[in-house]
Amino acid sequence: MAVTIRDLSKKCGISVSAVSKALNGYPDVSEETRERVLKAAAEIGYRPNALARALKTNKTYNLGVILVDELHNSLLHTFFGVLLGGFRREAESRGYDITLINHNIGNREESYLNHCRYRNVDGICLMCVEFQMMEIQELVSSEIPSVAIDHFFSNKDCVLSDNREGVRALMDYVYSMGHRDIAFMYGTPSNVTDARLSAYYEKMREFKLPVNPEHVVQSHYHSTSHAQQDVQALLNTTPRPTCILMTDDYSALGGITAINQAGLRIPEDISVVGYDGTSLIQKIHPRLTTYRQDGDEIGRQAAIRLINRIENPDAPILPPAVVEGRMLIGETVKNLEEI
Amino acid sequence: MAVTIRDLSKKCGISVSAVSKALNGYPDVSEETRERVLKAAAEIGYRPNALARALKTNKTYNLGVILVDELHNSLLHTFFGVLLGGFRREAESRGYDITLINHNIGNREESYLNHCRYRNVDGICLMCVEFQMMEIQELVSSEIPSVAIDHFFSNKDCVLSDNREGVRALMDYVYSMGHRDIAFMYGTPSNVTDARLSAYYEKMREFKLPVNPEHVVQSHYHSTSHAQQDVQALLNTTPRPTCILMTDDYSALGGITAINQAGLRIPEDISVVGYDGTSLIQKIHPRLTTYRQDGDEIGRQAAIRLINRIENPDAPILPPAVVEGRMLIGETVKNLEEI
DNA sequence: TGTACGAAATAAAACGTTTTCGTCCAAAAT
DNA sequence: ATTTTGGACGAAAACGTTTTATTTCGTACA
Repeated sequence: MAVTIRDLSKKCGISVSAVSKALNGYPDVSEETRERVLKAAAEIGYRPNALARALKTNKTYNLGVILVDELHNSLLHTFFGVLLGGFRREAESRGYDITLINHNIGNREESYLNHCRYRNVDGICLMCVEFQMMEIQELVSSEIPSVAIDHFFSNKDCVLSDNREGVRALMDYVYSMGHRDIAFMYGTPSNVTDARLSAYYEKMREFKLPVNPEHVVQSHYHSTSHAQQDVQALLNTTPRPTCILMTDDYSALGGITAINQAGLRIPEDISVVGYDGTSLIQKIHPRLTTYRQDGDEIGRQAAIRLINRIENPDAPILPPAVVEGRMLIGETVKNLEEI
Repeated sequence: MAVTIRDLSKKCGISVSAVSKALNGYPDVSEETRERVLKAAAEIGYRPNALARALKTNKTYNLGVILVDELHNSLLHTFFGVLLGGFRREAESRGYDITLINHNIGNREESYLNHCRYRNVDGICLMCVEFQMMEIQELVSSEIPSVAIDHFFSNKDCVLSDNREGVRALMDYVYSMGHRDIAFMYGTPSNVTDARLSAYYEKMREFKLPVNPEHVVQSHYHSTSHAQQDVQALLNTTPRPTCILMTDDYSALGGITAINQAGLRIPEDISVVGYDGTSLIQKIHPRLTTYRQDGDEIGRQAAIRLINRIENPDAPILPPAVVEGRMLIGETVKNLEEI
């Protein structure tokens, strides 16, 4: 059996409570005994039992992370891996561990909320979820502190990628390269999608360009196959767009495939732009022009916000943290203004 | 405050112990009261407290996963995302949750083992670690059940990708395409590396081909930049190999870059082969010829083994589970035998 | 009629902590 | 000399369960 605080108290010849206080830095214990306890603890290899401690203090130092999508494994997309990495690093440095939350307990189907309550997590990060789901709404409006990534709540902590700015930057660039017929593909409806789509429309208006409804098409995030299909359709419209903004880098690969299959070259015949800027994409040829979201920083900010909320629940809710990204100029956009 | 078993006992007018037994399917409680308890539990929304339960039973239904690499975020490589996905799905279906384990507790640096003890995980999956580290050795030889992925232990549960067979299959294919000067790049020393490297040598001998020492080079896993450098060097050897087997798909991208920079075409001038077959790689052009490891199944098998070990600790240790992969024939290997 | 038995329920200890409150005692203050 | 103070420590309750041992009670059996 593991060595308990009682063993330690015996070894030191003082009461259990004194030991506990010594270990936890309480003031009402002499410096001398504190040192004695610490030394003895190291000697016999005492480790506090997190379970017992949590039971008593109502604090587990455990953070739940919810990560789902249709495929039930969002980690296939490196972007979420990066997100989780940043979140985790920050959380760990603050003494929190991470538990992956799903919706069953034992083998019974259960809500995320119930699962979180069951596991007594101190807080939850909604990293990749469909925010319109009832289950998620229930979770968000529960008593458990939570932070949302890439979804705006007016009364909740959240951190957003600067989607509007990302699309603006891409549009500016593409426009500056002489493109005027710019197609836009957007993902399933969400906050993110809304922000990006409206930024597209704004920019088109700013540039005084007409929007061809056929060139604004709904597709899917992170699906090469859907993207491939949708780009195929797009290529058959007349006039054909000179440039396509894809929902993300992953989808862009599908688009590129469709374009190649149609016998067109990138960027000579048609230009392509991605979104996300995950590292892998930067290694392929032709290097994709895209907007790099700083997933690591987003994850980190989420952890900071969540832990702050946990540690002082009554702090005023700050406006969403907006994490900037940056343009990555690759080789997939042709300069139409070249002589 | 959450509703406890005591509230439930009051509501039903029976003792706490009777309620506990009713809930946990003990035989010495009448069917009638059991139903009454269950109904009341649903009514007042009773959820057992996992902490209290675990404290008493010494079982947390929590599995630790260790995932590290030099970059401190192995999730950047989708392969590990896939692994984790498979592991997680199986674990969850059996009632276990997953906690990510690192090596600090609070903000003190600690060993993995101590962290696992502190969190009272029921078992550990070593998913991505350097097995020669003292810390890992300590963990593996501790009292906590564990399973290793892609590392062979004679006296421990482990699941292996069929690395030997993977390299064999690739070699057979490449040989059948007429390649005779086949370079091999291998990653940092490990079980996996050993298996692959020896399979390479075996095949070379089987084919009665001389091994050019300059063409067998140590590189790194999952590092495009290292791969790029190392391939650069490889291209300067004379004679130049006609085909290069890379450590993994990710590295292959680095290799491809180096080759392109050298002004060579793939596969016309030189052929390239990867390893892993993660989905993303399949979407790029030219489609990489590679060996697909079934990461999802590997993860799943790991969970199965681990949980079996946890649930009956004295079961004999089975030989390693070896998970087969399959060839993915792409467009990066030229057929030298074409007329 | 007395005993034995089994089913159903309960009491209580335990798991390993934290924390409130109380006690003790020496030193300082009156 | 008495009271006050405060520093150092201890006793014990509590957190929400599980589980062992015990009690209760009705029924079957000798």
